[in-house]
Amino acid sequence: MRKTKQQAQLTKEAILAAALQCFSEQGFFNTSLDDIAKSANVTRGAVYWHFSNKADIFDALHEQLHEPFIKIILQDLEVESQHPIKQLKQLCIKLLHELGDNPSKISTMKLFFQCDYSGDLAQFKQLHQNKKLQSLELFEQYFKRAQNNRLINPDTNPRILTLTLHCFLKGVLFEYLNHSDLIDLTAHSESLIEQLFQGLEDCHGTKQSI
Amino acid sequence: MRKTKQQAQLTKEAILAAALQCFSEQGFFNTSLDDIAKSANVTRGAVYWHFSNKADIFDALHEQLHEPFIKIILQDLEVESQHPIKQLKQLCIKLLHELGDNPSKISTMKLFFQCDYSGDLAQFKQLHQNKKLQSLELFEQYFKRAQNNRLINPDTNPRILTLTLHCFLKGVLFEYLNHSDLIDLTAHSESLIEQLFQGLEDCHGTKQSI
DNA sequence: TATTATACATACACGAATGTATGTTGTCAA
DNA sequence: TTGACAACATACATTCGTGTATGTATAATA
Repeated sequence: MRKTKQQAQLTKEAILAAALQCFSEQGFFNTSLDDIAKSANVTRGAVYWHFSNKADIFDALHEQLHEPFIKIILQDLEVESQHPIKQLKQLCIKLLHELGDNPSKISTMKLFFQCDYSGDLAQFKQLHQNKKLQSLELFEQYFKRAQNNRLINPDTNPRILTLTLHCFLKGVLFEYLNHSDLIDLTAHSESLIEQLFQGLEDCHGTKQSI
Repeated sequence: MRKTKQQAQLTKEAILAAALQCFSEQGFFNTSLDDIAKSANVTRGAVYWHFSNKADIFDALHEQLHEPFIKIILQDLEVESQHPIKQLKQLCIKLLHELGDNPSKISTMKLFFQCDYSGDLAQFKQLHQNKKLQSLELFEQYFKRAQNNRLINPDTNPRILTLTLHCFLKGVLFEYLNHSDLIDLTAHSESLIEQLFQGLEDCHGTKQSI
């Protein structure tokens, strides 16, 4: 019955995968730990060994989605391109492509897009929001570098540019996640990003938001 | 103990109001019928007298939000303006204003915007979607009338115009509901609608969506 | 005015889910 | 090779919410 360390890691991952599937199909609050356990071919004992409760699994799924994103961005930021905006554009395309090629990541995103952080999940609302802000700050680095290189108007607030990019990506993903017939990420992500960056690169801080 | 008919109607409305508040604060799946009952200063007995279960209350809230909207549109459609597009514009402004002035309707919309129709709510996913489509068809009437009056390009698909309007309104409401600091419905709804209809009225079917 | 059905409050039975306590077996380290 | 502990499975207690059954006072009705 006792498994080796690698086997134990596999069951942990199996539990996470099963939880993701259950949450996606039945929603977080309508899946019991027994549902997850059975779906992973283990018992609740295994689940409680690897996680402290259902909310903990939820948080682990969020970390599993967020961590590689941060890693990719941090790694990309290590090289200082002469054209940070173009570098960022390429990064966005890369990220969207990776999403399109990864159905489980799609499911995870959908889960966090629509979930209502209440009850057991309330404790993670601020934490996950902070993680989002953390990644936004990383994106902002590109615009700051661009401003240092005199590539964009010095009066433009880098944070506004970052928010623009973020809202756009959110809108694209929202449409994609809810009406996947409308948008094909692998096919359209490049043109969508190109279209947006067209505006960002031309930005001279003249446009007013409401 | 026995109440008059009007009093009974009042308690029913009190239960609905209490349910809305509970759902908004704790989420649908994290509020018990006892929560609702206590919040309405009644017992679960009263709740079960007026509604068959929690999901039924949820559906009643949806109907309570949807029905007056439909009524307003149907009533507006009774007069056949010479300029159906302008008529529609005025209607949209009116609807947005009414939303902005009605906090409980705002809460209800937020509830249905973010909810994840799983578990007990799965039965209403299609029904509520159908209700939405029903209102879309009413909106479409305006564009059809405009086309009959040769006010817009005959090649333009009225349904596309309707979808454009719908997506725009959805986007505005989504931003408003989630970041009410960004948009003030009573202050901005007119200019927002004006801006959109600028494009719709000029529409000659030349613009291509992705 | 007597009766009946209404509009609830109260009480009860039941299942489902959770968390924990304990049992079991195999692995690894010494 | 042999304890000791890791990686679970099993069993148990407890809570919570639901649905329903029953009680009850009073408004409507005849």
